[in-house]
Amino acid sequence: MGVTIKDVAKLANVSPSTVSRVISNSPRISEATKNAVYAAMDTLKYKPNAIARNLANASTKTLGLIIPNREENLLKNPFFIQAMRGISLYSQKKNYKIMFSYGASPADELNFVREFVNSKWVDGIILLTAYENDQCIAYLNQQSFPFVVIGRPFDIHDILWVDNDNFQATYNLVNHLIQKGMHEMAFVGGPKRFIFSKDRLEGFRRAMALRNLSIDERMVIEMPDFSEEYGYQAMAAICDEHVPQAVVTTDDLLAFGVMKYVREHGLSVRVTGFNNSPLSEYQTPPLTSIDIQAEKLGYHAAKLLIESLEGIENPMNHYIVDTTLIERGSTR
Amino acid sequence: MGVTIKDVAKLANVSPSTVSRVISNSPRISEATKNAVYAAMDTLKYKPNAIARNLANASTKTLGLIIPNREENLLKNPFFIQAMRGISLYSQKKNYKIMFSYGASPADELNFVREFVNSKWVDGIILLTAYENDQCIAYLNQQSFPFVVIGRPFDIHDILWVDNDNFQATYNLVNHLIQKGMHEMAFVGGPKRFIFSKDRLEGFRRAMALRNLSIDERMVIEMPDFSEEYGYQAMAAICDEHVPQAVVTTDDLLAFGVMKYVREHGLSVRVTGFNNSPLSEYQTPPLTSIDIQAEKLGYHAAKLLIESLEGIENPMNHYIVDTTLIERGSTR
DNA sequence: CTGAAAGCGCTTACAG
DNA sequence: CTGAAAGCGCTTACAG
Repeated sequence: MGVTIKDVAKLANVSPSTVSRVISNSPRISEATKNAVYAAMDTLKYKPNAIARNLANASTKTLGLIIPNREENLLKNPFFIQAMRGISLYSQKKNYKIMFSYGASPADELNFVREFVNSKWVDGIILLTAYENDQCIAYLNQQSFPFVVIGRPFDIHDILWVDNDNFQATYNLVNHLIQKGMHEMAFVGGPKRFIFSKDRLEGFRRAMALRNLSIDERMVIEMPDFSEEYGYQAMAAICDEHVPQAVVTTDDLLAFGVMKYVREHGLSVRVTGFNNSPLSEYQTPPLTSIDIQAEKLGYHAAKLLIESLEGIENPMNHYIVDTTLIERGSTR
Repeated sequence: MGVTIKDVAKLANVSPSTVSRVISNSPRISEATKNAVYAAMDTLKYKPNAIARNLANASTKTLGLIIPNREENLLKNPFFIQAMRGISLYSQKKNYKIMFSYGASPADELNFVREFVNSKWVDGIILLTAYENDQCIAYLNQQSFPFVVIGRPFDIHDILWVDNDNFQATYNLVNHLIQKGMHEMAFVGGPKRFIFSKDRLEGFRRAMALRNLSIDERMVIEMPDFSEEYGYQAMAAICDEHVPQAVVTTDDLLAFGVMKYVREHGLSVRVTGFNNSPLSEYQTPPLTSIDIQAEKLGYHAAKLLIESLEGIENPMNHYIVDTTLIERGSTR
């Protein structure tokens, strides 16, 4: 049905090998035959069969993407879609394709990774999250399969990753709040299984410590997931203890819950979020948040991985993307 | 490097053909040899090479997904990510993979479609949007390449599609508003290049007409894109004329702009949106919106396409997904 | 029920 | 600079 390299060869009066070389732009082909082949390809409307090339090359120029499927967060947090766009932008530029799977659970994610690797479907894999004791990372390492992680993994030995400096971002934010006169601060964090959770908490602690501000440990709360509900609960627990001047959260959804509590109880507490989700500017008052530039994270993840696949030397096995503090509604 | 069907054959003392038949679960293989082959596969940890299968089968069990890349909307409107999840859920169930490309423009989208088709990378294509005079649809039709469209296309002759009943959804909404005592209503719609824009406007017109309510044509506004800014502008134009009792919009972002105008001018106007984006419940007051169940749209799109690829007879070449009116903040 | 052989559409040492 | 041949790892009529 389709026209193949043979048809082109026949029409151009050359061998299939030559056509193949023209396609891959081999240098040692005369202009004359090149043009003859191009002409033949044109008249026959020849399109290379990617699958056959994949097999012969033992490479698919395709990356596999594992998207963790956490209901709520996926929709309200633009992180994933932004990261995907960044990944896609760089990949398309380099003529790589993207294949994705949604993992319903970490176990599921591991299965998809396995399948990607075993079936030879992809040349490399991009993980959108790094867990503590990450099974996917362990597996990929063990198989020495090329991959990159968005989010600094626990053991960074010899693996590719991109991330923000979560420690620094929180550290700077807290300093900024201190400058504004806050000194009694609470902290509402996310699940410990994410490394960025630890980093953000550490940034909070360090900034407080350096200014000699004491932290009431009962006002440092780590919730098992990112949701408004948990934010609300955390704030209730905190205020049970004492109403702080400010609450630093590690996710906008948590912040929304905290703010809800604040509004409902007519308190005056400064709240900050993380991720700068589109929702944050619609809060009352609009929420101050940290923009992590997810698209850049994705872009550089793809870049790191593809460069490594193409054998481009890279002195760095990681890339740090800047964060920006987006201040809003600071009318106090 | 990898272990192939030949290695398994040797170990199991059968021919490669037999191993292949075991893999594809051919019925005419004795239990004995089946087990021998399975055992061999186990000890060798054999995994079929998907690429080689693809070539031999002339099928990849992969679907191509074209994601229109409209900045703003992609992030604030959960439609795409929800639809993708639905598509992914069904595909994974049927062991199909998904490959995606972001199109920066309709021209770009057409290029990706072309590439998907020509390179033989995918067995079928899912389009996430239908334009008027859609180039992608025209091309796919002309190539008789299998595809499905989310959003009823202009010419539905013989093509697969899923959609909501946009006419009905708006019709019912307007009726509902009429019941609540509204009779002076304005309409703020989106770009005419989308078919659903027309359907929604038509629903509005029909409902008004059936109740014998007149429409002031100066209060029916169609904007060139979905954004708050445009919503705001539209409402300014409308109120220049006359302040209506209610404004029906065809997208939450438009509604946000309308509401902003309403708030800023201290008006009392009822506003409704479309898509039930996560943002809508955070508006002041919370926005009434129509939930289009994007995940279901995606799920059924994948279902329709895969069933057709697998030759499963389907009496319907389309599927209509219900909408739900989500009423919020109707404290008036 | 099973095997030998040809084929899917490319690529690439090897030889000239 | 170009061609003949073998190979990538499967599948599948054909024959038995």
